[in-house]
Order: sequence, then structure tokens, then C-alpha cells
Amino acid sequence: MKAEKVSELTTNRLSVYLRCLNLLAEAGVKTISSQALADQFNLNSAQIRKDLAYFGEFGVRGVGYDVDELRRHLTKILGLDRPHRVGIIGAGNLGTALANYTGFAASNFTVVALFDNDPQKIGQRIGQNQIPVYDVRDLAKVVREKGIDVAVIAVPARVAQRVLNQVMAAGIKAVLNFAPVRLHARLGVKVKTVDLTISLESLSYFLARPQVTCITNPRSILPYEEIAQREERELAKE
Amino acid sequence: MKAEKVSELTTNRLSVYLRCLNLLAEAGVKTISSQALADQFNLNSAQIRKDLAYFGEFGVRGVGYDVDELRRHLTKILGLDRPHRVGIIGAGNLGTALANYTGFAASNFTVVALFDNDPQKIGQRIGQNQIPVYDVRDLAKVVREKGIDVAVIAVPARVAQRVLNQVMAAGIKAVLNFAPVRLHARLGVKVKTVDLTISLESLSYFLARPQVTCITNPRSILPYEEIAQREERELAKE
DNA sequence: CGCTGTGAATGAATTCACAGCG
DNA sequence: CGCTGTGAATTCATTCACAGCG
Repeated sequence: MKAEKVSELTTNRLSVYLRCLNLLAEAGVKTISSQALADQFNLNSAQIRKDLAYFGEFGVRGVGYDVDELRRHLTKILGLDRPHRVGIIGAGNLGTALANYTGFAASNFTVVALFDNDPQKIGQRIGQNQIPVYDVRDLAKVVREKGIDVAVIAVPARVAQRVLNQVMAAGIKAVLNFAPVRLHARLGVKVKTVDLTISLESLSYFLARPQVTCITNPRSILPYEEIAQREERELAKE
Repeated sequence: MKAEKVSELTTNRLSVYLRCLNLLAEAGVKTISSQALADQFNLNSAQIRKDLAYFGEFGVRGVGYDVDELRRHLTKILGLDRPHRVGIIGAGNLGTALANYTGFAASNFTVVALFDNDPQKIGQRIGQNQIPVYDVRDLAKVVREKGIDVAVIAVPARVAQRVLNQVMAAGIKAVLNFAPVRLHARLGVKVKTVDLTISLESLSYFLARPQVTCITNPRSILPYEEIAQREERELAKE
């Protein structure tokens, strides 16, 4: 496990592979080759092998990969074997929706606090998990007390950089940002931005083109009929 | 405007440029060079020029770009001059949060309908805009009646492909997907996935590294002190 | 002169193709 | 034999550097 200069594109794909392996494990598959994995999930087998090879030699020549073993390896590599505690800054629509979002748990993330500057909201508890809302001025203190190591920024774009500065001052090293701005982070702090504006405008651009058969991913086209049929069969099963 | 084989990375950046220009216009700036734009927003001037050049010659040599004119051009290129009507499938936490999300409006998107299969929810109206919730079985009909041209998928991963198939059958060509799955779309249908799981796991990976100074974007590091100072000045102003 | 627009050069990511192991 | 792991080839994206225009 040398982990020197692994591209983020590679690590993002590791998440995808892990997800696929989880589906396979659920389906009772014990062993899979990179080729079979690629076929089944529209990936590229050489890329799978290369991505995995950055972190070790997990396969058996002539056989493939042990599904459970590879799952364990990827879980470890992605750090999903250790729990993370999340604080969400901004208890508006998005912030509260994220506080209720159940998808965090599968990756071993727990939302433990919300922060806001609205006196109406501070002191309340939100959602079925009754997550408390704190004053954003107490950020550093609550971060320390609750052992928060990941921040989610769900505030308006105008104030996002200011909030990030506070978050960094509180010693947090990993941030998920939903505000549509380019934030400037200090070295050693990772900010991942989910920019809905760009996503939407990208769709708008596509719709504005007079059908130039704008192809994002060539692989996602050819086998459609086949996929549709597989889909039909699955539906029929239930 | 030849728009042949423009990469999605390029069109995504057009959104960023437009956002920057809007800030400049607000600040009363009339004209800007690619160099000044790059300096101010941590971009690359050659890339700005190249990206724009795919769509025309908007600049004046020796001067730069007219801010308002370039804004109009980008708005047109991105199709933001025409309104889009959005239907959200899945009236759970995420779906309702998105229905209330005000950020859509700036890009000329309006949410006009929610869809669900829960009888409890069907027939209700949600949020301050009182957006109605329809039976997902009436998708095609409502899409036709309301002129919906963009779908948002906010349902569990398990059923996302099935929902996409229905969405495609209803004739929708642009889809924003929040379910953490790789969806298979027919040719001519654009699916943009916002995968929170991958984003989170990417943060987890970063935290798991024993500080190898994992650098995503080298530009975002060097000028931090300078940026922090600028930030201080702005805060002082208010 | 100062800028844009753009070929040419570099760099990064993906895919090919095969040696070599189980 | 069938697979992995990996150099080599290719494709794609970014950056450089400058001719040429206003």
C-alpha cells in the first residue's frame, strides 16, 4: 500500500467498486474477475485492475478476486472501518434534509450536530434522530466536545468562505460544501464541493443543443436494449 | 458557434465563468481581461480563452471582454435564457428539500411537481411554493400537461433505474440523479449524477491517509494567506 | 502596446496488449 | 488455460508561447 500519488478519479472509482462488490456479496457471489465485474457494471476491466494495483495485489491469477476479501480491503483503504462524526453548518432546508439523510450511515458517518445563527433554530432538535442545533459561534467548542471531524457547509454562497474559515479554525480537515462557490482551503484541509448549479446548467446546456447526440459516456449507449431487457426480467421476478 | 465536440469539463467551466462575471457586474466592473479574471478567481487565463473560443470570438484584442456582453453570450450558450420546468420524483427528505431549494431559480429552473408512490403523500402540497405531489403512475400525463422537461431522481438506489426508465418513457431528456447508482440511459437522454456517497468516501479516504499532504488543486494552496487577508478586509467592511 | 485566439508542447488518464503466474 | 498486473500506446485535457489584431 504505497498510496503515493493516487488520483482522486481512482479513489472515487474505489467507492464505485465497493458498491458493486456489496451488491455481488448480497447476491451470494464469492469470486469475480475484473472482466466479469466490468461487464456487469459497465466498467473497464483494465482500469479496475490498475486502480486496485495502486494499493496491493489482491487478485489471484487465473481466478480473479475474492469478493469478501476485496470488500474488506477497499473498506480499509477508504477509511470506512473507522467512524466519522459530522457537523452540518446551516440548518435550512438542505441542512435539515441532510441531517435526516440515512445514506451517511452506510459509509460509517454519523451526523451529531447542526449549527445556525438563527436564534429561533438554536436549541431545537431536528428530525427523527433529534439532532441538536447549536449556535455557530460555539462551533469550535462543540467540535471539540463531540469529536466532530467532518463538516458539511449548507449555508448561502455569500457566507460560505467565512464559515469555512471558522471550520478550519476549529481544526476540521474534511469538508463537504454545498454552496455554489469556489472555496479557498488551507493546505491539509480537503474540501469537496457538490455544485448543484453547475449540474443543472450542464443539463440546460444539453437541452439547448439541437440534438448533436451529445455523448457523455460511450459505454452507456450501446448495450441499452440489453440492459432494458435485463431490467424487464428483474421486474418480472418480483 | 460550432459546438461540435466540446468537453463537459469545458461547459462546466462556462458555468463558473458566468458566476464570476455576475459577481463582477454586481461590483460595477465593465470590462475584464482573461488574465484579470484568472487572477481574481484562481483560474487559468489560457483555459478561459480556449473555452470561450469554442463558441465564438467574444473578446477585443488589447482590451479584454465586455462583462455584460460576455454574460449574455454565456447565458445563451448554456441555455439559461429559456425556462425549464422540473419534476422531482421522490417526495422524501431530499425531494422535499430540493422542492424548497431557491437556487434553482437563478438558472431559470422552476420546480412544478413532485411524484411519489406513498398514498399518504399523494395529493398534498409541499413547501412555501405549495408544489403538488402526484402519483408516480401519472408521471407521463403530468409531464405532458405541465411541460416538464427536467426530472430529478430522489428515490432509493434500489428503484432508481426503474424510475429512470419511466422518466425516459415520458419523453424527458435531462435528468439529475441523486441515487448512488450508475444508471443506464438511452441515447439522447442526459443523466447527471450527484453521488453523495462517493463524495463522503472521498473525504474518508483523505482522513485515513497519514497526512501525505494530499493536494487536489495546487492553485488552491499557495495564495491562502493572501486570501485570508482579503477575507479579513471584507469582514471588516460590513 | 496589451490583449485575444490558437497551434504546439506538455501532462494526465485511459485503454491496449501481453508477459508471466497459479 | 484464464486470469492478474503492468509497460507501452493512445486518447484527452491543460498549459505554454507567440503571431497578429485593435
